[in-house]
Amino acid sequence: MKRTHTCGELGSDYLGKDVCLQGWVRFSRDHGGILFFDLADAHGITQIVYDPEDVDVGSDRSTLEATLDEFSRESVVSVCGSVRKRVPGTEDGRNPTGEVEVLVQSAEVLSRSKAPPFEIGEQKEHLLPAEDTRLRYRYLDLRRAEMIRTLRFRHRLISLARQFAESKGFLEVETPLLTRSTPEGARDFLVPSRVHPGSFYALPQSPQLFKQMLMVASVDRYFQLARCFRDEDSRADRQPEFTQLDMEMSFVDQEDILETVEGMMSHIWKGLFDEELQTPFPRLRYQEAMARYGTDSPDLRFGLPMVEVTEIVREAPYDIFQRVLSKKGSAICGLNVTASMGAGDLGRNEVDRLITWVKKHGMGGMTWMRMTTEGLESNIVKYFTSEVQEGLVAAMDAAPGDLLLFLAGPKARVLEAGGLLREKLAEDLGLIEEGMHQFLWIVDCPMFEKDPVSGKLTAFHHPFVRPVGDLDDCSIGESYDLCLNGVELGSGSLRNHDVDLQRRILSMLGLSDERMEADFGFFLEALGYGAPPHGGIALGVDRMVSMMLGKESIREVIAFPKNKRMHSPFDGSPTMVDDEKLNELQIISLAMDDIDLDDLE
RNA sequence: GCCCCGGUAGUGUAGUGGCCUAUCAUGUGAGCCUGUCGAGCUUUCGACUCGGGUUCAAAUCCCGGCCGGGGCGCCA
Repeated sequence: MKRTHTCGELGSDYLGKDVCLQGWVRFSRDHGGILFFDLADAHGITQIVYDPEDVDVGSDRSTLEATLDEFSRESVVSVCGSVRKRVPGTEDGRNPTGEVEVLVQSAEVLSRSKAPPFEIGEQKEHLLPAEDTRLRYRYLDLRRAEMIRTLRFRHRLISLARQFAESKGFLEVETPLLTRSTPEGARDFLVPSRVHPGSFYALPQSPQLFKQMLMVASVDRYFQLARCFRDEDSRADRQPEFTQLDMEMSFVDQEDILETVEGMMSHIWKGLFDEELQTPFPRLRYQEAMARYGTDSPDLRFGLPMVEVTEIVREAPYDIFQRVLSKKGSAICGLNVTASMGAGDLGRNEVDRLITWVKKHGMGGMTWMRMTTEGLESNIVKYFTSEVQEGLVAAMDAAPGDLLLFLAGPKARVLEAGGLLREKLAEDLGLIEEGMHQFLWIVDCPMFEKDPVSGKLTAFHHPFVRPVGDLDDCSIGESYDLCLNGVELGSGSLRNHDVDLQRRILSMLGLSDERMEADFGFFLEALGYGAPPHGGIALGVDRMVSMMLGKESIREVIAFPKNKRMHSPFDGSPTMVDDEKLNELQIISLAMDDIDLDDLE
């Protein structure tokens, strides 16, 4: 018998119908005579009942009972019978199919299951098995409704993105996975070439150069759900292979690209949450983000910006500030925890705890004052003239009941610690509204970063970003990062379509002409054959999905992720391979036990 | 490469030097039970990550390895 319905679709409309369901035996309840089974598939759970007094199976009764006796947990079974209303008072309101049950008339075991290593019901998060157990038996873990829901959510996000791209005339183009290894960037995953012994392909860290060449090729709107590979250590939000929603457009300016991305996000939000996103998203210049929030991806679901007050307090005879300010590059920044945020709940003990906390984050301590109707109060306000106090109150917009916190030290350290303190306060005071999503563009990022030790310039984003204005006195690129709730979802930029400008940038990054030719010759050559002005962006799909679903790690939204050590508990990869395979590739592994390095000379 | 946290039946846990022949729950096998729904009841099975050390005595303390997680570095 073929199945006629899924386990999620039967309801009162189907009363009296003969149906056949197939799925997994989730739970069974044997009352001695009457038997209940929860039959589950990816669509839901339907109660199957065997009632010896009600069922009309004639002489097949003992056969049917023998079959039902084989219905062990997670076995795959087929049952046919009629849909009937449950006995009044026994309906299950939590289950969409809870009004009805299927009175079984015939049954078959399609596939037996061993006792599963963990339970597959909808347990609470803290009752889940350890993650490596879940990953080893991922096919069982994925049977859980929560995981099916996640897979479906991700699928819908991707199809909405495709739908939107299609409607805007984007062409989905696949770019190679076997590509050229280039310098800079992350460590490559290398793939040895059998035909060219000693040569290697690299798996793409992103399709950056290919999509730019598609622009040269006149494909003026490209997108791809691109698998990317980076051989760097994992984090909760980083996997060695991940998926980017990659886009590139020609004949556009920055505004066009941001608008397109905002449109796509709105389409996705509408489709998944039935929620209108407010566009355009707020924008913040990189420098301003660093100055006010101490990070390049601030969480704007709450306020609490930092205010630099260095100049206001410079002359105040407060010993701690004076000591800090005597050193060059120092700064004093304040945070105003307002009364409405709950400053009143931060008593002396809580403030002391915060001081201990900031000390762990590189600060010598923290100065604080309270604003009252009488003005500022603290055991140290006596060191500040009324003029300075007024300056602080004005700069920090302090009102009675507010608590002012000050960090002093080397500017970069103050901003970093202040940014972390800001996030800690938001969490402690519950400033983040549940379910809120706050997008933000960070624009005008620097072109270059200087290594503090070697003094060497490196590209802030990548070497293909177009500078704003003239390169020589320009430190800013025409680039943008999309942030959601304080997490970077992706970044993009306008690119250099002028080959000479591109060469100058590569050379500023320390590439000799020879090196440039060797590593990027093919790319520079392409730019020389009529490259249109173009730009684009790449968004992290795994991060987007995990943030939208409030997951702790992107592993939760990837069907078969690697663990922290880049090992796959499911298939056991990576593995050693036979010598035969290595020989064919003319590779000798130094990790092999029987290799004597001296023999290799 | 570094720092932090963890590892006890299949699964989730309790146990911080002797009361451990290791707790509880769930699961597994067996049995009972005619309206349950992560059914209930009885019963069975089943574990201290590995190697050293300290101690009269180690699941418990110390060192190292392995494994897992979080982070720093790294991730243009």
